[in-house]
Amino acid sequence: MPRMSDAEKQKSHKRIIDAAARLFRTNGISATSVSDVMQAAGLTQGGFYRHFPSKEDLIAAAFERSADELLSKTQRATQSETRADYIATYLSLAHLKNRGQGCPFAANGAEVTRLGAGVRAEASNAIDRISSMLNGAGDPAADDGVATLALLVGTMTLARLASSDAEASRIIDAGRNAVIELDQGTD
Amino acid sequence: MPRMSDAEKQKSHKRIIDAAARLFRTNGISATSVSDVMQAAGLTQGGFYRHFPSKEDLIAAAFERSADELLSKTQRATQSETRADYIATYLSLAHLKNRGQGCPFAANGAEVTRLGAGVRAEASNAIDRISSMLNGAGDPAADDGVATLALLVGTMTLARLASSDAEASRIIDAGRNAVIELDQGTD
DNA sequence: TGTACATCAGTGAACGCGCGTTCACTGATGTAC
DNA sequence: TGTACATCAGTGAACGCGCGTTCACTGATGTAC
Repeated sequence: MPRMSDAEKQKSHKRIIDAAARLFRTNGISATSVSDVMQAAGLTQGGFYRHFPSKEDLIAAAFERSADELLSKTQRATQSETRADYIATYLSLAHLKNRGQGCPFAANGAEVTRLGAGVRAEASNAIDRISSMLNGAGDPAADDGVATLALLVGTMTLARLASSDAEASRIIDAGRNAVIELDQGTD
Repeated sequence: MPRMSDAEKQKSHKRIIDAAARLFRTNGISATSVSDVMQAAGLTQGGFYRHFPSKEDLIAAAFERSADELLSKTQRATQSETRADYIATYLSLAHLKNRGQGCPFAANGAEVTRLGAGVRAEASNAIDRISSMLNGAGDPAADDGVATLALLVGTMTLARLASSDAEASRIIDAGRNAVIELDQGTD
């Protein structure tokens, strides 16, 4: 049956990254094997190395994909009318449960911290872009976008550690109130 | 040479937990093997199972130990005079670099999220105790202790992703300003 | 208090297993003429 | 446009390796008398 056309290869490549971006966030990076990813992409493990030189390179590509998703969600929230919706969507039980499509910082932040410079640079860049978008609701001179992002990421991390939905909701609510409070301070 | 006395066993037990608490935070939980921990404790891997039925049980014990450390640091910050010191210590490059003795939520939060109910319950409990200690600097009725903790944890996570000390410092500063802003709001 | 013996903390080798990666192979695709 | 051939995407088995855990063993410790 092989070999596939160039167009098919591109599709496979995308499927591998998409599967990795989802599985890494759902189950963690080191708990997800190359074989897991390839199976989810509908391929066999042996073919992986026609696409990436190593698992580390896949991690970088998958994190970039996840960060790009978050970035485009954040971009829509740059206008103050949609900002509240963005915060409500990030700080929700739906996001808490749907790790696979969720924030890569909350899902893999700590793990990425220990990886090579390539992945770290990717993450660092994403932080810059996202936090500048989140900068002060009505005050673009303020530099509290990173703090808002930090509050979001920390809140989701703690809420996911809660042992019940009720407790998680309480943490999420406290986070939302704090975001509002920060926004008011910079207006 | 074996067997050791009961007193010696207790010392070994403590050394194992201490080594695990440090290594898990430094290198991550799944990246740290039982063998790594036992070696750091000055023992051989075979003896591990005289102390814990499985690695998962060690994880719970080590997380509890780490959380207890954070707890006692936080306890000293319940008076408003020492609160600023506490925040400054948490949000510092020293903490950023010294993962091994640092905050277990920032180091292992996301990873613990995916573990069994035992470890999760430990974490959930620690969140409750620490955030009630952090509750409103001068206003114990406010319930923003969790939000403050979330801001600390998120800030440290993002700062550790930064690709330079300068960038990390900028994130840390933004976090500190936001904590101050939250404190003022609840006064 | 002394003696005989069971217990068990710690050792180090071994277990099965899944990991990341490599490899020989297949045959449709891409390309040179 | 058609033909001959090199390329290489994907397969599936295999590689060495380190993992969590088990095990037979040792001999000092704890205990029963």
